[in-house]
Amino acid sequence: MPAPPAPPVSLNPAQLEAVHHLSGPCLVLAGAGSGKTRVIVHKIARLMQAGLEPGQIAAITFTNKAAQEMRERAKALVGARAARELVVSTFHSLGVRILRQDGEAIGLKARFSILDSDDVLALLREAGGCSDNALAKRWQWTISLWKNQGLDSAGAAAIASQPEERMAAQLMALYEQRLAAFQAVDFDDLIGLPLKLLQRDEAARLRWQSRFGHVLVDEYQDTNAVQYALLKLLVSHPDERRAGHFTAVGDDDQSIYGWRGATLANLQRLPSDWPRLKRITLEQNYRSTGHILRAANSVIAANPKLFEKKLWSEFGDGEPVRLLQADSEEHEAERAVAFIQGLRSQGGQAIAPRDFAVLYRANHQAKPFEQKLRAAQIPYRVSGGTSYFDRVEIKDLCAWLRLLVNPDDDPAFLRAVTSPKRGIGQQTLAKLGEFAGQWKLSLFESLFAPSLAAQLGSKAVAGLHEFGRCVNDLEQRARQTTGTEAARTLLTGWLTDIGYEQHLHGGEDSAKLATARWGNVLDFIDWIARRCGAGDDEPAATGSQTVLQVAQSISIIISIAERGDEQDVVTLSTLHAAKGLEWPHVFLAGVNEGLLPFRSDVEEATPERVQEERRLMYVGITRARQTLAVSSLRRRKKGRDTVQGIPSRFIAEMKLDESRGREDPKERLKKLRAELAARVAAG
DNA sequence: CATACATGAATTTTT
DNA sequence: TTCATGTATG
Repeated sequence: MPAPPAPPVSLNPAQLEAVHHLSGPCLVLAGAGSGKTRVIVHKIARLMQAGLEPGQIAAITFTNKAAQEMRERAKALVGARAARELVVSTFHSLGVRILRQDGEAIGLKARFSILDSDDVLALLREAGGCSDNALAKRWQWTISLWKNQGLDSAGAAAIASQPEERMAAQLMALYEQRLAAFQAVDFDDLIGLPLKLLQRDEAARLRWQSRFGHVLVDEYQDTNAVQYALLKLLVSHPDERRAGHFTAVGDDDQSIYGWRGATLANLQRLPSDWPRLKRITLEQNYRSTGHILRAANSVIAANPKLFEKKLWSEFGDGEPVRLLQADSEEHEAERAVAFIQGLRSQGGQAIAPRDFAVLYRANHQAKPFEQKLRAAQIPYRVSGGTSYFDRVEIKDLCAWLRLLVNPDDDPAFLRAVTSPKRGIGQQTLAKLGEFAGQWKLSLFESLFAPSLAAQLGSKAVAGLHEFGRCVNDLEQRARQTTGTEAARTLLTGWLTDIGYEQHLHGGEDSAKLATARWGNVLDFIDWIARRCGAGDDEPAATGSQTVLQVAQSISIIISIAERGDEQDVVTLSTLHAAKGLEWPHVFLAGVNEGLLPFRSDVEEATPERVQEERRLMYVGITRARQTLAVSSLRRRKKGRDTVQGIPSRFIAEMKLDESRGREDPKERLKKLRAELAARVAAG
């Protein structure tokens, strides 16, 4: 298939400069909404034009989602074939690649296993002989931070001062031994071990250094010390001319992951580490109106600057930033709903739910917004809350539940009918599909058609009929069953009947993973069962519900979750999870001292902490395209009691009055005159 | 051993 | 207020 023609492109001068600087180290300081992904993707295309093979170009991101998006965008520019060959990956998957290929050099077999954080936690609990989960989590956290700084247990022992830290350092040594014995690595090792490997094994180092003709790094400000070292090693080369071919793209003002080891030192040291470094600043913003950008610039101006940068746009002033105060969390949520409804009712064209986001500092702040949005019947999604439904086992069960509610849900049918396997394969399903299409029936409706049986083998027919009966039977019982206990009995009985547990263990998964999956299944059953009992926390809820009714509401949640971001719903998100996203209308909630900037009762608020919180505020402001509301609480809940709410210092730092004055000097003069006249009259 | 009650603690998150 | 963990009891 021929590659689609590249869309007409026009890059601004700074973007062009970044794209065309091919042969040396390049730092692109990309302000919020300045088109950084465009720059990366265009640079990839330009590098290919200049003769690099796609396989020689590496683009490194932090999340799989970002990697996927980048590959997608590259595809539009360089074609599907080239896009497939590009190395677009996260730091971690690049690390896996290096370790799988060359891990032997540091005593790691090619088929090492990767422990997830639950595994690590269990290991540490066991190694430390402790049942206190919270303590084990603190150990885990401490060890991970050390690893992110490039320390091993010896290094950690040297700097550990508190008793708990010393304990963690001791455990870390034990932990390292266990990992080596298991031929296992943790997530942090996926960066640290490749670094160690490339440092030790000269041949491997040279291979990897020669492998890439150019490395691009997205969200560079989020890199930690180990990632920096790995990157530096990768783009070094004994041959001077082949060294330093990289592009780091980032924004020091959006560095909000210091608490997990990211360090701005990586940005700071880049010019001295690479004297030939080309520095380009992207300041033109293609997202927000003037009022919003001025507020953002004004807030971030209170931070010490690493690099000078000021966002501007050609969009005009737009609407002033709205400041509002609420009496309580609930009141704030009501005002957010009013914000949404108000804009929608006056919006000339229909403004969709997806055009709105409510952003806050901490996850627990979502609750009142969920309640009020639900009450107002506005669909919403809480960011990060859907990953649970991405698990295969949960998807399987959800498919069954969807089928109970709506037997004609063909995608659900296809999933449910093969999980567990019941001797129905591609062939049978293809024939069934064909039959259904022919008679304009759903797959389920076709199940018992006599004329279908004639076209299929007896085993397939038996399997399909059995499946159909099973669904019908379950539907019958689900319709009548209410109450937590009865629901649990029904659902576990059903799982036993269909042999789902054996199905999990019979698959390709390891016994351990299968057990974990089964655990998820039981949790899921529990969750549904509880819902069948007391209803939920909704005051309007009518006591207990039947299993079928609950399945009904689940299928709504699932249908939202499955269609992902494209869903037309209001977004509720933490500021951290909102980075990189944008919405026409943003409601920034709980902008109070103690919340944003966050203030812990135990840890002191160092200037660095406050600066990172300020960047968080900056990220929040710059998510908005047209309308921004900034809300603070007059009274807020803190633990058990309610305390007085103090507006965040960041609100004053937005200097809204001043920008309003700048916007309309005549108006201001008029006011002053009127005031003067009034005084004269009074005096 | 499992369930019920009390007590205490409440950031941000990806791989 | 809610959630999770720990203890006490059946």
